Amino acid sequence: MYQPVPRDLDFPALEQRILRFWDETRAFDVLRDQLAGSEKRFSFIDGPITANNRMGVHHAWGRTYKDVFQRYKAMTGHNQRWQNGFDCQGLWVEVGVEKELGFGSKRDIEAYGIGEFVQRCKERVLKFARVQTEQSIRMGYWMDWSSSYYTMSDENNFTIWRMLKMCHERGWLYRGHDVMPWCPRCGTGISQHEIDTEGYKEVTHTSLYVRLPLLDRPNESLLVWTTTPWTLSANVAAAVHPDLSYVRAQKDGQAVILVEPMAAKLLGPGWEVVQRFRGAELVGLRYRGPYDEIEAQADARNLHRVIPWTDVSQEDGTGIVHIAPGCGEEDYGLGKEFELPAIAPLDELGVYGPGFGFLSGQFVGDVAQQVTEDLRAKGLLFRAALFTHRYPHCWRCDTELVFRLVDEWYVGMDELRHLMMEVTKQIRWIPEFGMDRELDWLRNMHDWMISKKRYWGLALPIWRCDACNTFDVIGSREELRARAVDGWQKFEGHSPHRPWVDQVKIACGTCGGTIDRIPDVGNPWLDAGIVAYSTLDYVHNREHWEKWFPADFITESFPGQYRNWFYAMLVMSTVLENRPPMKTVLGFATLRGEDGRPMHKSWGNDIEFNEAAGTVGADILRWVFSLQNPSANLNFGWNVAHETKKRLLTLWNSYSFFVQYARLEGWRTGPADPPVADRPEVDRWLLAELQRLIRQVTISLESFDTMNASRAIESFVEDLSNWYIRRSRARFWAPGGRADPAALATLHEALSTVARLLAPFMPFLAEELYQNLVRSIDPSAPVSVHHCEFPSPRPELDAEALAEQVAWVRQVASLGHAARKQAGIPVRRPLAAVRVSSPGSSVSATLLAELADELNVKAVESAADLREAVRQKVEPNPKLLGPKYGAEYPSIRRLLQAGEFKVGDDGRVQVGSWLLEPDEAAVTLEPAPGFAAAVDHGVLVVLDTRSTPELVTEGRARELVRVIQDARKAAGFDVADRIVVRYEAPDELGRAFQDLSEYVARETLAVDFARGSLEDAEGRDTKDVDGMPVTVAIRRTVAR
RNA sequence: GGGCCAGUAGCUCAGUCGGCUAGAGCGCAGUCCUGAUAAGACUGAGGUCCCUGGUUCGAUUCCAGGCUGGCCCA
Repeated sequence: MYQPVPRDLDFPALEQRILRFWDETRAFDVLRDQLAGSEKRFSFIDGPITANNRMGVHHAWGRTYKDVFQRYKAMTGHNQRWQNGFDCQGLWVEVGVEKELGFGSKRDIEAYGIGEFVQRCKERVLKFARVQTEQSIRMGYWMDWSSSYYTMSDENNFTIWRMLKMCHERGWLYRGHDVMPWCPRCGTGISQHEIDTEGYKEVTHTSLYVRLPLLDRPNESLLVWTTTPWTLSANVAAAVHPDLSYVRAQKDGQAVILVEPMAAKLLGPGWEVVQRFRGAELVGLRYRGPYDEIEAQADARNLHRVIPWTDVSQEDGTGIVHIAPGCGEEDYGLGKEFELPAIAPLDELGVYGPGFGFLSGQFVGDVAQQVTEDLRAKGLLFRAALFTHRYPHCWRCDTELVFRLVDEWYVGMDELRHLMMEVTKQIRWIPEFGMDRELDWLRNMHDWMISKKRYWGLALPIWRCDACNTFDVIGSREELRARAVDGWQKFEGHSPHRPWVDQVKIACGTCGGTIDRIPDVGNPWLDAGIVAYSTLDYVHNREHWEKWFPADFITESFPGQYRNWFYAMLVMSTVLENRPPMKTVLGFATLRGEDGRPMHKSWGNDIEFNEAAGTVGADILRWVFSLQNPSANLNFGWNVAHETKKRLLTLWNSYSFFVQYARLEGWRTGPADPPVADRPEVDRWLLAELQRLIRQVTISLESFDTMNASRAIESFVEDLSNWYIRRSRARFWAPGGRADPAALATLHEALSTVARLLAPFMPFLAEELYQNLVRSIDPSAPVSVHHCEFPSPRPELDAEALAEQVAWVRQVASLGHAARKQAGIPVRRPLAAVRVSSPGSSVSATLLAELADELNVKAVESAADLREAVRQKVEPNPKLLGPKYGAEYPSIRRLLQAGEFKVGDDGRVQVGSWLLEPDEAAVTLEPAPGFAAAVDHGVLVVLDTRSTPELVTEGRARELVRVIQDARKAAGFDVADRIVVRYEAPDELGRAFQDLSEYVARETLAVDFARGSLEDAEGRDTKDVDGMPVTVAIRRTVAR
């Protein structure tokens, strides 16, 4: 027997119930066992989630796709690995631990001990991996949580070693330099991303206008401007815009050069502009630098010259920019372009190194005033002025950042780029533009910087020899053991992380000297990029790897990933195998708050995963994500969740409707169900629509498209509820008789099929429906809906012609309602006839009866004869007429619109000198003004509004039924209660009620229906019928 | 400056391989129906389908240029 359905749909409660059920039945393990022997495989590789915090709602988006497709593939018999991944290594974890421990700098970490610190990082990762596992289980994500991979694993790290060694063997790995934002207090580089988010603050600096004397023009200087006086000692060049206008100004025999618009503002009285010229004319001029005397300038002091740079501005400064390639990003780029030396003044902690004269040994933040005085003493200072601007700061300790030249390690892209592009083209990208973006990134990608000066991460397997300036790359633990000359014992038994691996020394492959590993750790995208190899045991079990590689499918949020995870996967796989690591990539956009802004706690639009799952339920989240177009940003909030739930209520109500009547009837599905062929048209229609739905959902899921699949399901449920059930209500509820088993069987089939279709999307709701609709009466059915096969269409249930007919009936019904509305005639009042005209309308008598019932009319007739109410109209078919008549077509259309045509008996239309074939022009009718009629797309519906006494009587009886039913409900009677009814009404109404008393009694389950009053009434109501008062009193009979 | 994406109703978004009267949900106004009822249906208001040109008998759709916004790169 089907179990009663709770009236309200409480997802969180339902989900907790289902989670317990899955637990008790070990439902997931059963599924895995069921699939273990299958030859069909679906290989999904999880993009690792950063195990550094709780999951946000945005994580649930990607996890919904991951779970939907894994469940779908399970229901189609595909064996799977069910492996989740955690991303473990990297700066974010370090920062989390530093916050926990109250650290502010690398010095704190070193004092604490790298080994201890790394241990804390591991613990933090494991802690959040546990939290995220719990949260994922809560959202219904089925994974083998005991087999999750961790990117900090030995296997992962050593597989990267192997990959890097291959890069080295091909000569792609090299040491280079880069200038990067640096916090001198923390002693670490800060990424541009960290600066962009919250790094800029307004500060006031001493800015200097400095003369740079030209070597070949005595008494003439370039005038440069800088807001960072500390960089002047590293000056190498001066840049001008070749297309801007510059001037030479003179005073007291001294000349300066600067950009024209600034001359008036900067130069005081007495200065006279003596010459104008384009910046290009300055290019190549040599000058004396402000600190040429210091040792650090040895390589540069003879190279100072003017270079062209189109980014030079004339809005501030002097239009001549001082360039120090060792102290600025753009400067460094220019330095490379013009082959200028880079002078790097600062050490890790922002202190000047040797060779910088009086600056050596001083902290960068303390020198501005001394530099000013020094330049003044040298006669090079033109002016000093305070300058307020936005300047980057360390987001952790607020220290002003400097730019530092550092050694970094790179994978060269010259060769790899082209190989990767070929690999990229072999992958299916969803959305399709993903390939263009990836290719564009690859085209523009410069060499990949893989090093980071931190502690917790992949130990780059590079041992460098200072003596002969070479390096060795180690490809495995075994190789390291073989090459080790010292420290192996200290390392043995530890993971390949700092500080343990740092203690292993090897013999330089070139000079034989004992050398150390470089201290750098790896870029975390190396960790995530290798997983298509490391998790499939590429190194130790090639057969297993071959079985599951490449992945059939991966999915991740795309902003950023074209240059991060997708990119890293491509690099690794191209280096190792020159093959695509996956066949299909589904990228999806960004989750934002309901207001379209990024979710942010302080903006109040932030929703945590636990909060969302606890309030609206995980299935709602999953359905929202399933319905979303993945390439568009998703604005998520409570309103979206509630709207989505409201639509799902339609399904829940339909389900509850079915169970209510099946129980009332004691009905259950079984072999005795009427054959489909014997069921009414509306049943066959619904089942045909169901087959269409199955096809649509299958096609969509096969192409990794949840949006169209879930929309199709919503649309079917809409049809099921608003047409099938609405039209069939009487068959489920036959007062005094039996419900129609065909209707029950049809609705049961539809609902239980929808449950299986929904299973991948909303695993909880689907399970709930399945348990009650299927399992509760069939103990031999699979224990869980997720053990079932995905529905397959049954072609014998297709009924295309019927579908068209029902569509027509629904359209006419809609127009009929519109016409009634327009004429102001309520549906309760029966009418004699509806007259319909439309091309090609031929439907069965039963469907016409349906239509008559829906519109409450006695007959459906053809409108063609209704000359006075309609006019003829001809709709041209542009798809045929356009190509056929070309430029003449507009004239034809104009004549048709003007009504200048003649319809022949053969259906051909004469218009002007043209004769149109029947398929080229549809002859339809349209209503003349003043009739109760509606028209849409060539279908005309006219109501016959003439009344008769019989119709009036029937309408009144129906009104009375309504009044009694309302009273029943208000009194809280059960649907099956039999009742006694007494009514009081004017004679005119009373006659009508008496004439149709049998009908009224049947509809209201009245065993005793008469005029009069009722002493012991349980319910009573007075309403107007046709402007006359009616009072009804009701009471239940004793025998129920 | 380059690449990619988006611009359709008050809001959030579908759609259009070029054709007839461009849709949904929410919101607003109203009516109706109803033992699915704290639902449902219908009607209405609300659109220069971002702009300009081109191709075409016909462009919201294709092409070119532009504008605005977003992501990435420089």
